[in-house]
Parts: sequence; structure tokens; C-alpha cells
Amino acid sequence: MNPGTAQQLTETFYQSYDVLGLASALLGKVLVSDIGRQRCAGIIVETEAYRGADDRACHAYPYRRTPRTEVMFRAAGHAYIYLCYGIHHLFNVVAGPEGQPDAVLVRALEPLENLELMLERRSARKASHTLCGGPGALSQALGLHTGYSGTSLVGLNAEIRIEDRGIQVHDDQIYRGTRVGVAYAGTCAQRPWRFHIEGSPWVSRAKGA
DNA sequence: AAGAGGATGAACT
DNA sequence: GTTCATCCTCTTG
Repeated sequence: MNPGTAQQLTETFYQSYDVLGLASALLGKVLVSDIGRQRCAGIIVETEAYRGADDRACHAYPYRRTPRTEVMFRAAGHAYIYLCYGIHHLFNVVAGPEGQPDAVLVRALEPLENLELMLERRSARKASHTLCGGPGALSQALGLHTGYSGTSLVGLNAEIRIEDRGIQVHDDQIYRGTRVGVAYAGTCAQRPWRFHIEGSPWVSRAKGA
């Protein structure tokens, strides 16, 4: 695609990867929120994969349906947003075909558009790696919250969407390691299902990461 | 009906 | 490095 143009990711894009493939394919893509007539955007630099079939760290393991996890059973390309520790709204992209409860957690963004609004939402004075570094932080910066869980990321009217703006990320630029904060998941915690752009200063610096 | 615990972040020392 | 805010969701009784 031409540099400078923005191509919204389609249903076909989301459907053409399994959850691990999508987690790495989303690196370098641009997460856009168009909420309250104000647009914010950031480049996805860190993700984690969660798989309902066999991953104890996934809320929907083992294919567990609850009102909250129901969204993960939908087709790829929806938002799954839930509340963590009573405070933080964590944004995920549903992956896999309908009936397969997989999702990609977006953990960090490089701020790209409308830094003013992000700073205001975060009560911050200047941009640093903490502005969008961490799943709760980036959701707050973009105005994402549980009220948007289940919404589609596809289509002209999507308030939350992901775009390809021609940023290339090669495989050898992708760091792969263990996920953050999933020690309770036993051996699943050792799976290298966390991905981030090597050397990016915008990656989260969570404990145990 | 009640209780436990969590895919975190901020403000401390 | 440590502490703790804060409340929803799920499990159990």
C-alpha cells in the first residue's frame, strides 16, 4: 500500500490468522479510537495471545461461557474489553472463527495522533512510555472501556478500529517472551505468547516482564 | 448471599 | 522494591 494511506483492517484480515499469528500481525498496525467525535491513535507495539481451548490463563478456558466471556466466542474482529482489579479496562481483539474463544490483548502503543487528548484522559503533562505503556494505560488514553466490549472493529462506523498505515515489522524485529501476570496459570505461563517490537521504548515495563 | 481474587498502575520508600 | 486502590465476575453454600 502507499505510504500515508490508512487501510482499515477487514474481517478477512482478522480471519486469516490464528490467535498467535494475529498477535504478531497486529504489531505495527494502528489502533484508532473515534469516540466523542475526537480521534486518537497509536501504533501497536506489544500484544499477548490468549487461547480458550487449552490456555489456563484465558478467561474462556476451557471453552467456558459466561456473560463476560461470551464475546470471545464471536468471530474475529470484535472488541473484548473487561475490567481488571476493579480499575483498569483491558482491550483485546477477538481472534479465530466463531465458537473458538481466542483473543489478543493489546499491551502497549506508541502514541501517534491527538496526544493532547490522551494526556488529558491520563492526567499527564507530557508523553512518556507510561502514556500508553500497559494495557490499562492505553485503554484509558484512547477512552476505551467495558461499555465497548462486543463492538465490531470492522466497518465504516466502527468507533474502535485498527488500520494498516504501511508500517513494516519484520519477523526478526519481533521479540517473543512469556506473558505478564499469569503466574497462576501453571505451565501455560511459560508459553512464549507475548510479542513486542524489539527495542521499542514504548513497550510496557510491567513487573515480572 | 457471601467471599475470593484478578491479563494493573501509581505513589510511595 | 513495596504497597494498595477498587469492584466486577465467578464460585460456592
